Amino acid sequence: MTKIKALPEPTLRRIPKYIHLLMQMKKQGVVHVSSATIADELGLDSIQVRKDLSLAGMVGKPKVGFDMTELVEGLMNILNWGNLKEAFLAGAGNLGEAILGYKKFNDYGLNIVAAFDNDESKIGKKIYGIEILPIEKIANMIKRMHIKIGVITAPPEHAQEVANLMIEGGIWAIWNFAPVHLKIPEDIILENVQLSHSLSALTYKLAEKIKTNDYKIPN
Amino acid sequence: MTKIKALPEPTLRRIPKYIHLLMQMKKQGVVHVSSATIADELGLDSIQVRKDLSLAGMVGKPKVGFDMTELVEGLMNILNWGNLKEAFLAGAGNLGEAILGYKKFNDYGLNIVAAFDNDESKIGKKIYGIEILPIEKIANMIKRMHIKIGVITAPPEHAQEVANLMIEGGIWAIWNFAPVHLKIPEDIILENVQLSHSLSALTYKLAEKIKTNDYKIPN
DNA sequence: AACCTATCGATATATTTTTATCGATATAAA
DNA sequence: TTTATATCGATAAAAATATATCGATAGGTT
Repeated sequence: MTKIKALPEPTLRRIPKYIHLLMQMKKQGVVHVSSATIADELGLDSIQVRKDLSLAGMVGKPKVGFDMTELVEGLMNILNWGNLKEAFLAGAGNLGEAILGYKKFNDYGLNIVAAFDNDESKIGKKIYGIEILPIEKIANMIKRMHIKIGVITAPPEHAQEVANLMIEGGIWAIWNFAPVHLKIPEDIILENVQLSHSLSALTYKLAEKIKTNDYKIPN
Repeated sequence: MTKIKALPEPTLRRIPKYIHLLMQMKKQGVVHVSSATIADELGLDSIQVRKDLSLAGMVGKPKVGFDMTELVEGLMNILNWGNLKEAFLAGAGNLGEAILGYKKFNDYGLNIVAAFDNDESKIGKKIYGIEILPIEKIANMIKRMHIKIGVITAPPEHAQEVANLMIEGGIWAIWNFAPVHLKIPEDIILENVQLSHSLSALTYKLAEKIKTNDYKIPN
């Protein structure tokens, strides 16, 4: 395998889009695909697609495009999908439950094997077959089970605390859904999902749009 | 008010972080804040913070920094928080329910007033006080009620269909949680929340890290 | 009052990311 | 076989974003 240097962040964020599209096309029996087709489908530029794929170490053939199977597998490989990693989730509220229920994450390498909460009434119960344990145990269990990924769906006021416990246990990566800025050591991987941030971008753009269209309010 | 041109996307995505931090500091009684402090707290560069704030039209004073109240209000204003917009949600599954339950979105200008689903058994029920209606009605109701924001939490195989209905009704902005690439007219605002993409970034980085640390697996 | 210093904000530079250009090549058609 | 063309991939240019530099100024200190 050719050595690939770390992918630029924007490229990294486009790769899952490619994979999704390609899996879909593959299911429909397509065996070759050109950068132009991918670009078209995703509303991107074909040059950019080619660049991304090239950065990812994929090679195509002139006049033919890329081999579908090779491409899907190559990209999935890069993202390390298919290499299932066990994870713990902390915070069995609404959002936590939604995530536990979303089995699709298995396809992306995430296998949540236990959930933790501080609410007595929840402990011992099972959600989608996953047992809820007292939060005090999380550090020890991370250590014992060599868990690498922690998912934080706790309320904001407890998120830092939970992160600290995970770090204490020796976690390697945190997928954080709490709307706070976690302070964690540099060498720990942190991915934030801040729904409110995404929503902000939307409301900002909507406000802009309303401003420019305001001379004529559509009725 | 000074005229502000459209903010760069990266700046736009940092503004909510500023707001969160600032609201927290304000609660603790802080009345002035410097770009350096903000940068420190969020792990950013003070120059970048100053640049962002300047783009947002905020002005500070040498030796003092920025007035906390002015700053928070100014930024919130830009994102149009506090100006509540009514929205419809389509897809009352796990994730939809989690979002309906997360009342905090009100703080960010989103007020979900009705949910829609195609599951007979759900229709007529209420989740967190929000009624679930048959999906067939969504286009008409968007039209009648002048709804501007649609939230899609439907399963991927129905997402495009749902988007089409929303567009038919005259929606202005779509907040999409379904893991598909929606094809919509250019003038409609689209914000995607692709949890799997965020997860991909995490697993990629984790794989990188494991690769580099592999010579000595920590035990 | 004169000086010192934290901090801003303007301008300049560097880096990253996107987009453009174009020669090379695999396949199909003439 | 020769020619035509779709498509790649390398290189170059442009645009966007982040970082650095530095003079100006508010407010405290001597």
